[in-house]
Amino acid sequence: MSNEHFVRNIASHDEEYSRWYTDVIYKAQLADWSLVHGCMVIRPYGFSLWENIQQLLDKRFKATGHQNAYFPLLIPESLLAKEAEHVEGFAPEVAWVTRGGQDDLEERLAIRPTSEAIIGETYSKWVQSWRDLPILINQWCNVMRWEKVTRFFLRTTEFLWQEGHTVHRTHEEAREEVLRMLGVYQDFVENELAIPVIAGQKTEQEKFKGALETFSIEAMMGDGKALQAATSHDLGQHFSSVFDIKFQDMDKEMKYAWTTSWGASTRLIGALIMVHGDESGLIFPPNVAPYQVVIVPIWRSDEEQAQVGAAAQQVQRQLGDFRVHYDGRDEYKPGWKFSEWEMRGVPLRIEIGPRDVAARQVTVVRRDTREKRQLPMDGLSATLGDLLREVQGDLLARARTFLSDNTVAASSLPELQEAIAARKFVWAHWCGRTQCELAVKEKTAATIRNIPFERDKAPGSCVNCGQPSTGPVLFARSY
RNA sequence: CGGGGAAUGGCGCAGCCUGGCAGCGCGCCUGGUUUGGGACCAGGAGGUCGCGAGUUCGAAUCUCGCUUCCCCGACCA
Repeated sequence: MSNEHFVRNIASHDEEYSRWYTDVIYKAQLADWSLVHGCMVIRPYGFSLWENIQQLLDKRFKATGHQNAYFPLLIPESLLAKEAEHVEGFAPEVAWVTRGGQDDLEERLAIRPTSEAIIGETYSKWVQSWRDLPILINQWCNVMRWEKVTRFFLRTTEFLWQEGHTVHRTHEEAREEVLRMLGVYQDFVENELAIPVIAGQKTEQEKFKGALETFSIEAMMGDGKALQAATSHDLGQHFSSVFDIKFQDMDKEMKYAWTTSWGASTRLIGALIMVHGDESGLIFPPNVAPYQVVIVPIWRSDEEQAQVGAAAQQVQRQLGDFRVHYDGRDEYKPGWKFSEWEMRGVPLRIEIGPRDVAARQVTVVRRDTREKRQLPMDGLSATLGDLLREVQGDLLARARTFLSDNTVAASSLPELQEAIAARKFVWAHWCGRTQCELAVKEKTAATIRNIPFERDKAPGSCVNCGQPSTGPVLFARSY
């Protein structure tokens, strides 16, 4: 019973991870490429993941006091160019609109690569008094970055995301917001996507262009590479001074406001695929799975088909609280359907056949463990709810084990090199200088993913130069 | 942007070296038998061989140019 037999046309997860990733996305009908380079079509099954992600994240944003709004796609060049470091960071990947209808435009319009500029300019009109603060706004939208090398969900020319943009009276309040939202992301990614992350601060080299400080949560993919799952930026007063967001404070003084931004993208779908998938295809955590349960009926005669169909309908009605798909296709045998839905990552499969109907039970199979059990039809909703929660928890636990099994410490450059070559996350001391960070990158292809909040505070010596370090940081190769 | 590979029906590929009727498997359509881990029989549809030049009586095949995709590295959510 080899896996090649069941999952045709998909490269091996363990031997050809990159191809596996591309193959499984096509085969599971998550996405497709379009005629424009790097522009991805997200198919219904894939978009359903995004809708679930949106819904769960949005709930958290609202619960922390944010409102949604929408800002324009096009940004005048002069506006984008106002913040020097910011525009320099994005310049190579901005797409421009130069014509409208028959006429050349007087000023080029950038298709937003991110919205700090257009939103900052807008906020300057809204803020006069400390009483106008804070502003807590999020937008769900598309952005465009002209990428040379593209991969499904991980790096596409156009992608979907949310970007929160807030304005505060004090730096303390802004910093609280930045860390609060990083915490929101961590909670969401761990508890809904079942992906463990490491939260920390980005180095000067890796931070968002134009930010005072950038924070991230980093996840480990199935091949040991890191993926930044979300970021949160303390923009200081850079953008407020550039875009003139100022207010009269309680002490009658005019002051520049403190702004933040934070975002997560469709890249999270790439993480879902890579973290949980296995040799047989996708595995989705129940909380975001497009279908949480698929029902496969089994019959021989027309009589059995009628019986089984009626029972399946009953079961489906009972499971109204879940995302349930009934696969009544007559042109495929059950075995085909089993393999297909496993490949497409549905967490639980219910088989209903004549034997089940007779015993007033169903056969339930977990995607992650393939464990098969018979459950009574009575009270199935509650039982399945428990089982889905169990699967959700087990996926997170499994990913945590994988993360810790593939995380090591290195005390010298050769050790670091060896560990990175073995596709590990590596704790190593760093003196804090960009030149050493870049030297390590050159020698190992690894970057500092972040300086984790939770780390040894024990002093040591920099893995590159030997100078004193205040604690180890996290090195890894990354997507 | 470097280095390598590829482009032939929806998908996976053979054919190319040595120019001569465009093929195979899967999928798809029709009919029938099947259905508890990827069923089978019969019949059928579907192609500007990535694009553009050139060589030739004749090009999927040879030559030149271009484009796109995939993999591995440098830059990014």
